Amino acid sequence: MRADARRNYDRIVEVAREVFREQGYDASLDEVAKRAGVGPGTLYRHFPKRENLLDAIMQSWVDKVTETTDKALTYEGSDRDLLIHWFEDYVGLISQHKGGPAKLTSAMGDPVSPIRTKCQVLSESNGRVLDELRAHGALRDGVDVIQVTRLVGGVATIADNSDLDPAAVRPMLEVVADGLLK
Amino acid sequence: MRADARRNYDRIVEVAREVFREQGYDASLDEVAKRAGVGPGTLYRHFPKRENLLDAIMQSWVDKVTETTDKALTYEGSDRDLLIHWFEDYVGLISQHKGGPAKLTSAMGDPVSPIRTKCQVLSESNGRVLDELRAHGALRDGVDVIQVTRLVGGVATIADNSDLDPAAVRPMLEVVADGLLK
DNA sequence: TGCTAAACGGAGACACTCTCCGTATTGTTC
DNA sequence: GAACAATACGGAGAGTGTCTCCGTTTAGCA
Repeated sequence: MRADARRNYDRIVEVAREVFREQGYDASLDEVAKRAGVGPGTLYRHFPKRENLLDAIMQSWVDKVTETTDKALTYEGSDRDLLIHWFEDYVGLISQHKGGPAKLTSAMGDPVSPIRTKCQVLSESNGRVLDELRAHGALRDGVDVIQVTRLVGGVATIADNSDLDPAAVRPMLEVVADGLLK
Repeated sequence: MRADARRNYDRIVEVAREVFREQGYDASLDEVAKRAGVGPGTLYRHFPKRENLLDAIMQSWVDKVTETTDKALTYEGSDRDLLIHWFEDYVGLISQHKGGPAKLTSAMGDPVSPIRTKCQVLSESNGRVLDELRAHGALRDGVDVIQVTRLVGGVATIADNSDLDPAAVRPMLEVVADGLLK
């Protein structure tokens, strides 16, 4: 990749992160291009679909996801609290910008989605937490990672859509946790 | 309302139901107007916001909702099965067209939403089922109707987004049910 | 320094939402 | 049944966003 291309690529991602945080996932891409000081052509060459840009933006917080998971696993307390805390962290992670939870969660099963890798990181993280609980013998039989990822993603999606604050989300996560634990 | 206005109103609703079912909630309204044989001005005069049109479309299935609830309440079987069956019915009801679950569920808390009345019918129905279970002493303490409505709405939303079939949705509803029941 | 492949960026085609206002229709009154 | 408000119609067009095409510019190599 040529130096100027690299420069523009990075600049677009940087600006897009800012704009998406401000205006949500539906923000105008021409606006992003303008703020980044490039033409729309340049933006669309680098990121043919909106999701490609989203994927690039998310690259940076993948590290944060695994880090958060590590932290969650060291939690000292009941299995139930561990799970609920993790769910809260998870919801926070995928709710970085408006529309994120829906995009991320609905891409979860799609093998050709541009943000597939991100989904894998997320369900892997979920899987690690569930494995831990399974090792404790705390989990009901037949609990499946993707199912849980979707369920919690669903909670995050409606929390995002309705601008719910964490206090309103918690009871829902408790229900999910209770439904998963023995 | 003048006769010609009434005629156009009805025709628009009829066509919109068809178009929304075909193309989902995001279908072009100008397309609806064209198919209904009216100008966009006429459509927007009757339905200033997309949601007003959605609301009119839904008017017809409100009856169906209460009817389905009645049926659910006569269910002969365990409380768990009753609840799960009802959830399945509920998901079916709000998934009539693409994007419906998200719209309906996120309008749930909003007191000024044009589809508020529909949301009320839905949460009322949910409330009736929950009351029944509460009367059986089957429900955990602190279970709140709106919370449950959102939770199941979340499941419906991601099922809608990911085109999940009922078989994939069921386990999630089971988890929710188990989290709600004693 | 010159050359070529790579990249740029903006004009503009296309789609959708929504409004304004001149025109047409309804239904009421005499 | 003719005239006249009041009501409703509908399409032109402004505003906004997506995305492409292609003439121009630039990087990087020889």
